[in-house]
Amino acid sequence: MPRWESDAQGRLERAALELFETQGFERTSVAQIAGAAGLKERSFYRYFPDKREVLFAGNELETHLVAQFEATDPGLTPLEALLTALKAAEEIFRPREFLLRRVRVIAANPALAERDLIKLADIADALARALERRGVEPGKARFIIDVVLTIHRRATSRWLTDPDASLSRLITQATDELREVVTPPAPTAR
Amino acid sequence: MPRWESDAQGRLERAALELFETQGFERTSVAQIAGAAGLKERSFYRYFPDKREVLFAGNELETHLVAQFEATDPGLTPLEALLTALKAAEEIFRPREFLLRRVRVIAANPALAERDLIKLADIADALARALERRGVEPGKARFIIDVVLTIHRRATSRWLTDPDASLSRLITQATDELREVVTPPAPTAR
DNA sequence: CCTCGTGATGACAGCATCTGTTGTCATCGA
DNA sequence: TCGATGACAACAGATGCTGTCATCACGAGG
Repeated sequence: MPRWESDAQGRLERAALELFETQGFERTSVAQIAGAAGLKERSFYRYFPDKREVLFAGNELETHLVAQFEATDPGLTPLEALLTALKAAEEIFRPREFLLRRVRVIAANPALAERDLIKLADIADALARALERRGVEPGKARFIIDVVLTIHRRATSRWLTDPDASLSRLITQATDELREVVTPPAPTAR
Repeated sequence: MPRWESDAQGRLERAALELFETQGFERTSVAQIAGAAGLKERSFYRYFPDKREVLFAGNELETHLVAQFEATDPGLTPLEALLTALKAAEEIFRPREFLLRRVRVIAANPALAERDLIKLADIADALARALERRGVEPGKARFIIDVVLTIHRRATSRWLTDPDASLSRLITQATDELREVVTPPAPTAR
């Protein structure tokens, strides 16, 4: 019989999400989160470096994306390879219900939105480094990553409001749309 | 003779940049910044809502970009209009020397990098709203903004290392590059 | 010349975040 | 059985940020 309940980190994460939902991020103290998880404030900081990270712990998405990318055919265009990796990452998204709650809480709190942006930037950096490992020049790598993230955002934004569409299909659709936006208007067309 | 030196805000900003450069963001306290500017800690918070904002005060860039955009020919493609606005904003960049110091300090401190990202996101939101005012559907507006920011980042990144190139020229160059990246490889190739 | 409002600042008190350090007590392995 | 380790509590302290009230110069109006 263990001396302490197991999965302290998981309890902290669930308690935090719950509290942030009901009373807001700013109005819930770390001591309160810890208390709800049966721990003391000091223990919270053993699992998370700061209060926000309780919603951002884990690198699964980043490592998964990089791994998927490295597994693609090196003969592909960087853009093609990255889009393939993105499509293959659809399943990583944890229980949709949990994900939506999390997104709402983050969107409602500027401090959390800030952290969210930097996490995305970290993923972008990791992917850019992966591109460089395939011989793409650094500046260009970052550029291609930005293109991919633009496509990805367009696709997931649609996916959030229309869960039935497959992410893979939405990605190719967004790619076509990008091509269209960037193509100089044909003088005759429309 | 005024009771207080003038431009308290400017003194705080300069003192903060100086201190962040020499001893880092985390290791300089608000009281220290205020002291260096001849004020007390409490006065610092009368000018800036928090410690980071001392490097981000002011919306000139955002308002300038939106204004430039609204001034463009409504007959233009959204993308064309935005790129035009971007090119017209080159002059807004304050003394290059100051700008570079600021960029370095921000890049060296995760907390400041976070704030920087959210400021960019704010500009993106403002531009997206401006696009919507021209009748672009919200999701598409955000998409186009992302495209423009991708181009802009590619251009300014080159501009930082090669100050002599005109930003305007770099922007059209990046646009061409984007078109190239997105264009599907000719079916005959490979 | 006096008074009174206004605006900028100081002084103080207080809560919350985050960190360093030390003590306690099960559990595990030799 | 005993020492090491891991998981947590307890405590102290620096710093970020906020609310509130006092202070003092300045300028407008009487």
